[in-house]
Amino acid sequence: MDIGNDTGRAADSVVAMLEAKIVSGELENQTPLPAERELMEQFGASRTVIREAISKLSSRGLIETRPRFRPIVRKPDYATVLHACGNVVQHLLTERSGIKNLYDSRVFIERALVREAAVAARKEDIVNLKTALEDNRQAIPDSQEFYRTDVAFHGVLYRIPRNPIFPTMHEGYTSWLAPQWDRMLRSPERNEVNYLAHKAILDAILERDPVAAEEALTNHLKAAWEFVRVTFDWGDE
Amino acid sequence: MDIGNDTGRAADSVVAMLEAKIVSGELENQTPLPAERELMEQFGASRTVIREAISKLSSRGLIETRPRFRPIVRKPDYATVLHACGNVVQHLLTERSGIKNLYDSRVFIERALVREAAVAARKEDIVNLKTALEDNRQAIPDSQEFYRTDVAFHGVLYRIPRNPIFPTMHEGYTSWLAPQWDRMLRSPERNEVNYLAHKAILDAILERDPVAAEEALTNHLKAAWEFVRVTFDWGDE
DNA sequence: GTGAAAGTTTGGTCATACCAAAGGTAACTC
DNA sequence: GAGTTACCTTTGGTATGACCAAACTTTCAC
Repeated sequence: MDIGNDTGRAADSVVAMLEAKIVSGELENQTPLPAERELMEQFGASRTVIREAISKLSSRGLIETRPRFRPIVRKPDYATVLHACGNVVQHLLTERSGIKNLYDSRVFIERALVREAAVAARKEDIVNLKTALEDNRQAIPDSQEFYRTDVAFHGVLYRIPRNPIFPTMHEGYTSWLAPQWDRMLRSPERNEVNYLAHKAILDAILERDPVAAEEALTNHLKAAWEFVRVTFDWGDE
Repeated sequence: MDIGNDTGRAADSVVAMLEAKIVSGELENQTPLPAERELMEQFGASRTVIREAISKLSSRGLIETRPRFRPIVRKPDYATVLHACGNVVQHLLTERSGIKNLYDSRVFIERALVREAAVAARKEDIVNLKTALEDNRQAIPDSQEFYRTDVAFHGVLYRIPRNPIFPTMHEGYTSWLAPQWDRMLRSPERNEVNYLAHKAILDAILERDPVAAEEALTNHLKAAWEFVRVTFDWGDE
């Protein structure tokens, strides 16, 4: 098991081999990687190379590293993609335009989602939506809890297409789009407003009216953006 | 300029500092990074640490590294996010379900895009679509060229919302969803079919008929998928 | 001025060493 | 004997210093 070509990056070979062992399951998921000194023997490479490989795997989300602990193998999944993006996305969000773009894309996606829901939601989806809405209603007095149920309600919409990519996107939106807004700018009054918005969306879905659903969703998210914008005294959009 | 805390990762401090210098522009975009031995002096760290930092920055897409050359500074943009995702996404595409999910999400997005186009396309968008379609028509005999114009036509749709996130997604779809399918499975006959599908989409947009546009787009992409599926003799979807 | 040759810089890799924290073990307390 | 504590070993984080080959510069010949 030696390292074939040498175009100036032995670490990449190690990365590739470890990558293969991870996806193949030879290195079991959630299991700590062998010690560095053992890997260097295994691959016939210096510790320098091994460490670089580990660093790269970490950046790619294939292993989880804590400061002084053994890296933990993590088989790549959709959340891994999110994790990999996160590092970079944060830079784009330092400018207002970046936040706006991300938020707009969310509105765009969710508009399509509620439209989809209105025409294609199954019985179970409807049940989930109703449950989520009820949880939402009951949480109105508790802003902390309301935030959670708010996210959960939208989350149901993302699960309707039964494509794991959408819940992943949802997770991205909620984790990147300044959760601090939502958590901090809440009050029972605003919670009530948002609950009613959710109810309007669900009502339109129950009516199987995609146009109304999309409109209700759009109003909901636009209003939320407007509230944030005004509160933080940002200029025009 | 020493390294403050020490929770077991001096490299991260260096990463953070370099990161700051990159986003602030102190390290100009498209400019080579200082030599490693210079950086170690600048940050008072060993070469080990400097190299690890460079590796991390590379993984995050903030610098571009070629085997034996100085890393080139690259201010993070939307393409950088794509780049960061790409490494991981590829793992999800080894399974058929991953490909299917990605393709379905593309269909979902484009459905929403053509709908948007039908109701909100501006004059310039229409012009761009017409031009792209005409290019597409003229390229029918040349499959290589047809592929290019095909991608370009869809690309116009992604630019209509004027949100850079969408063109980025488009780039992701075209680069991840097996370009080899599109490039290899083409023939003037199929090109003709696809051209007509594009024309149907544009016609619906010109009619300002979102329902018809969405339907035309859906048929187009579903047919393309079906063709690939049958050609590669995959089982049911 | 142009291209080749010689010299210098610099990235990639290795070997070695040290430290401090994590992990494990044996002794020790109650 | 369960729970501590003291101690020893392993192992990740970092620093040095060295060497090579490829990239970069300068020199020099024509």
